[in-house]
Amino acid sequence: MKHDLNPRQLSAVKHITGPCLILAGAGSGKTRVITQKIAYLIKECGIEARHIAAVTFTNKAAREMKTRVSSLLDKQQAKGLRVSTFHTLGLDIIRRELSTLGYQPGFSIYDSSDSTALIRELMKQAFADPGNIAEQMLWQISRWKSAFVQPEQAMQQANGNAQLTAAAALYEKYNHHLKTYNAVDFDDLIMLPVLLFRTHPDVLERWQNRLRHLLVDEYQDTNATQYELVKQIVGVRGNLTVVGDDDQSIYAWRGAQPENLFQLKEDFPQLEIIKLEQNYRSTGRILKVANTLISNNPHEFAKRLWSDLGFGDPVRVVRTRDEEHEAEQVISELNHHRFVHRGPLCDYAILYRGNHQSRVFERMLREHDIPYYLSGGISFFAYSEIKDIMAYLRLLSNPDDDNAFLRIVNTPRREIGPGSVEKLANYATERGHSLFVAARELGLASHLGPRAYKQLEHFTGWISELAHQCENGEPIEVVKRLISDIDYERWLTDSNKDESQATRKMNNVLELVNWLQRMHKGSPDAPLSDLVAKLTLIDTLDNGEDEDKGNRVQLMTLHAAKGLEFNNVYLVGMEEDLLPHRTSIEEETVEEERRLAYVGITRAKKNLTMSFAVKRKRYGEVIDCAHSRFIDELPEDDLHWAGIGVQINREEAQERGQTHLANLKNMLTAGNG
DNA sequence: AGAGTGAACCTTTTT
DNA sequence: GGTTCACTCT
Repeated sequence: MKHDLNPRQLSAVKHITGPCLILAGAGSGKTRVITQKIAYLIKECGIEARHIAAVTFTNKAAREMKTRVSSLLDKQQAKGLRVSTFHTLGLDIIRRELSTLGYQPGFSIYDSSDSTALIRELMKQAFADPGNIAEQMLWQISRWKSAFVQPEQAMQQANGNAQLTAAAALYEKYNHHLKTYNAVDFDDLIMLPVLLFRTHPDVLERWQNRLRHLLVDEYQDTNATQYELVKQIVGVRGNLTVVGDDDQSIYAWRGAQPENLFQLKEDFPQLEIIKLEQNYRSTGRILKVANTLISNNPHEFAKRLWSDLGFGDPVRVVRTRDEEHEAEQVISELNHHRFVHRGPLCDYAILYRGNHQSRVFERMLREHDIPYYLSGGISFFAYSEIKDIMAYLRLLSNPDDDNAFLRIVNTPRREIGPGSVEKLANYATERGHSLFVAARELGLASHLGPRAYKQLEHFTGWISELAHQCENGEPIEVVKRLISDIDYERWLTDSNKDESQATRKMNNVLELVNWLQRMHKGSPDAPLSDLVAKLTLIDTLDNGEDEDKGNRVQLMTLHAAKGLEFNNVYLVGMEEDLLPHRTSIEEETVEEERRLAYVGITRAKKNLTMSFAVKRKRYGEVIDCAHSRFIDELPEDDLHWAGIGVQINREEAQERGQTHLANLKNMLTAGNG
């Protein structure tokens, strides 16, 4: 078998029975190991592809892995192979075991904005003003779900704490409502299968038999519930391959437990541990800088990355006046570099901590006519026009989805105002029916004005008709008819002042239809609800085939950059309160921020530039900034300072910031007294 | 019912 | 600085 594997990688590939932990440093070829191992299992060990599952965290990673595996196998061999995200795996389990779980076909998946809307609704009933607490509540519930804590346990754990008790009560209520809406949220996609497997050993056995070899990528990102699912599926057979790097754990904030890496030792005593320490990506200098930084964090296993790609150039550190100047410097540096080296634009990446930081760079790039590609930011599915259409599609396959109903019952306007909707809701709760079902009942007529009743009747009749049409095939035709029936294009032009805005929105809608069409071609027998469910799990609609995507500067957050590599990396906004983010400093989770910086540094193959600003606008006010403590942790000899002024140390700048703060405080106390 | 105006909040990172 | 939410006026 043809391979370009070093001895350690090879032993990881050939370890096929029993549990195996691969500690893979940045750039050590972990994806290569996983893909080669899948190919090895199929080609050399004669294991059927349908018994193998590889699980990743992002769609992007899954996509990438799929293409790389399929280049190693022919179509027949790869048939039935599962490469998916955790959430898609969970979705498939739920879909196959629907009746055991007590859900109806066509169930809805709620994304976080749907869930927030539901929470807000539920809180309105109990409290007066939900404000922005709804999101915090949802966050807490999500933490519980990812720690596999059920509502009753949450209530116990709250132990009288008012805030937590309220959240736990809400958790219970929220779950209950999701169930009656025939809906699940993101966390349920993992949690429900675990619950199911606990209570139904026969079902679990079926799945264990189906998924005999499990490979998990980015294992340090798993939460407790996901680990539970892994353990259940692997069972006594124990054919588990796990790849991870504790230094790249950057998702603890949403419940990931990097300890899961070390927990494996306890849970699987026969665990084979293989370390991959040769880096095939970066220059020696970049690795040295990265290693030095991360050595400030405590480590369970010592790991030393090395590379034989030459020592390379120093890391540049650029000091700038403000965020505007920073963008200017970075772009002109980039331009200059490109002029000298003549590389493609996609070799350049600008990485930052928070999405909002992209703004200045976007503007500057546009001014210089440099094409860029922004990944992340607002998801396609957050657009109101997409949410509208998705709500229609959800209601079409799941009449119990009250949230979808509420969103679109009067969008576009049907003269069914809040008053009528509230009366309908009261009636529905009384009868224990969903809004849609209640709206179809004759008894409702006496509770509502004749006009509103007639409109509702018309609306539900029309939806039912479309749903019926959907069942006898051609879901795409139904979607198209739906959009033209509601004359959505007209609604967009009426409700948007700006003509171009309206056409842009309509184009988004058409894009959505295109996607549905493509998915429908891929699996012609899947009902519309399946297509909608899959769509909900996709973050963005940009397909890999975008024409000039290959030649644009890449802009993304550090989180989004994980797993990628670029010849030239600009790590911008290297400032206290920004790269160790302020809340992380307050919550004493700076170690995770350090790993974030580490991830950023190790994305670079040849060239790394860090930049920071001395002043920066925040909430419209200019504030002093100190450069990141992480810069001080780097080996001085490998840094090349540039930019304005002489080099000043961090303490000095910080002192300035503190006197500023003290002045403010004085002003406040003076004002009070 | 819907549009238009102010106030308050905010910015971590995502399936 | 920008967005979202609630209130008020037409």
